[in-house]
Amino acid sequence: MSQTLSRALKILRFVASEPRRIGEIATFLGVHHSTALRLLHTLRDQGFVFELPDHRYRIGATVIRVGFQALEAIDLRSVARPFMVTLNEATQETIHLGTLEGDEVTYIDKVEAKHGVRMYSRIGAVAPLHSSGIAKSILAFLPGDERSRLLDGRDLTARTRHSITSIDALEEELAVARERGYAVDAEENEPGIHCIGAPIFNGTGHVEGSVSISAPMSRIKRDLLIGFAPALLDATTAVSKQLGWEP
Amino acid sequence: MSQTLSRALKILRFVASEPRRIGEIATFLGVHHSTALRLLHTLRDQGFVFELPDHRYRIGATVIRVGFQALEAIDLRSVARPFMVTLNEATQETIHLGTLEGDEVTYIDKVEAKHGVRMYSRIGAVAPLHSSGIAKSILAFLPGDERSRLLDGRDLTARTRHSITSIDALEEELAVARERGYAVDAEENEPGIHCIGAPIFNGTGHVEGSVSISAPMSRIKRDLLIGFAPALLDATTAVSKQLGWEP
DNA sequence: CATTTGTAGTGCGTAAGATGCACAGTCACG
DNA sequence: CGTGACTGTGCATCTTACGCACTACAAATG
Repeated sequence: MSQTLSRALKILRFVASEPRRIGEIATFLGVHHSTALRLLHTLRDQGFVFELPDHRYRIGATVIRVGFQALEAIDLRSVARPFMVTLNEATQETIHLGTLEGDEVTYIDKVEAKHGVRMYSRIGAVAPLHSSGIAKSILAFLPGDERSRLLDGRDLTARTRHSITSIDALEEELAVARERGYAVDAEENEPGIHCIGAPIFNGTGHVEGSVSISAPMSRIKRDLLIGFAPALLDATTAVSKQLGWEP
Repeated sequence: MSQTLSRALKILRFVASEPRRIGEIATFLGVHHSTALRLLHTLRDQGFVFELPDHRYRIGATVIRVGFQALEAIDLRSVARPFMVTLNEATQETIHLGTLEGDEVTYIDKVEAKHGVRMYSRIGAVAPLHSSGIAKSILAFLPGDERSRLLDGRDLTARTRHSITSIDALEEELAVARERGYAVDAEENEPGIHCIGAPIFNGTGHVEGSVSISAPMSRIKRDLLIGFAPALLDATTAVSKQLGWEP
């Protein structure tokens, strides 16, 4: 492992949320300011950070570009996009696309609701495996051994008072999801927000990602949300077929 | 400058376009494969690259997340401001920044001309969609369906005797603007005032806003105004790149 | 099946490169 | 003007990143 590189990567994450000064970054890393300065200058010279006129540093254009480039290289995203837009128009709610990357489910696309209440989500962010509809719908359809490996020893944090916090209860919930063909997040991830998610399969029948419909309970009751399930399944089935899946 | 960090950043740019193997990356960097391996493992452990099952590496979720996080924190105004100031100094004319908000283009920043004649504009004011250079340069580069939706049924008020008042004529004008890369307002919005405007794009290639140069015809003839177009395009390209856009 | 090939991964010694220090330069403020 | 805060530079030193040699593994081949 490279200590120098680790430090630089920590800088990138630190300046992502807001521009930072050299001294602040040096303190954050626990290094001398001249060390922080050299790392920042290297990052700046390759466009990974941008130095503002007041000597604060923010994320640079290269990170943004590299991130977009990588997103565009994800085939699932371009295949799913039109179906997500259709689903968004049919429901007027926020549609997410997620994919399993390593041990985490990551949001890789989103079509926003037409209404004012915004979902707490961000492209690139990790969706909690045990409490979000988008992640549960992937988890439910993974091969059993892979799912067990992911869940083994995992701490199921209670994100809300509705969250599932035991492996046994989660496995039961996932079995129900498999029967239904989609997973439900009943305020398990975020208070006042519920969600349904369904899996996308590829040509080998392996789960490749999932699409979800999220809505505030204040606007969409559970019955109405569940009423969107056929449309959701139509969309995910259509995407799956594009990926070579056969029912 | 940090050589180790430089190498790692080059890796990120190299794997952005497509997943790569360790050997390929080592060759690209001109280092031993164990050096490339160590850098990749550090990048992987912080989520900056993701190792595929076949040992190829692609960009990881952390880059995407950091990029989007930063993009949300980036204020178009603050990114564009320095370039607008430069353009104002080069032209001595009024520079505007506009952005599409809902169905209207709004002025969100301005750098005033050095001369006495002031432009009729105010930050926060709506720029007429069909007659101002700043709005037309956004309209021209919107996706076709979005532009059609905006124009559908819209009453094209004649603000001056030069104003375009039919949808067909406007669509033709916008097609020309797309060919050129910038839009022209030839006294369509205000008598005696002309203007050129060019779009700003974000990392998805979507138009995010526009910058315009406005001047009184009494001071700047049309030829001279058009002569500023390369400088305008330089400015908008620079802003676009900051937002992750790639030509 | 055994062998070969290609590649990822490991541990070591050492020298190259990263580090902190001391100082200089710049800017803003009283 | 002096002072303090901060960015930036050059140097000696020491720590860490490097390439090497080897191992382990998977896939291809005969």
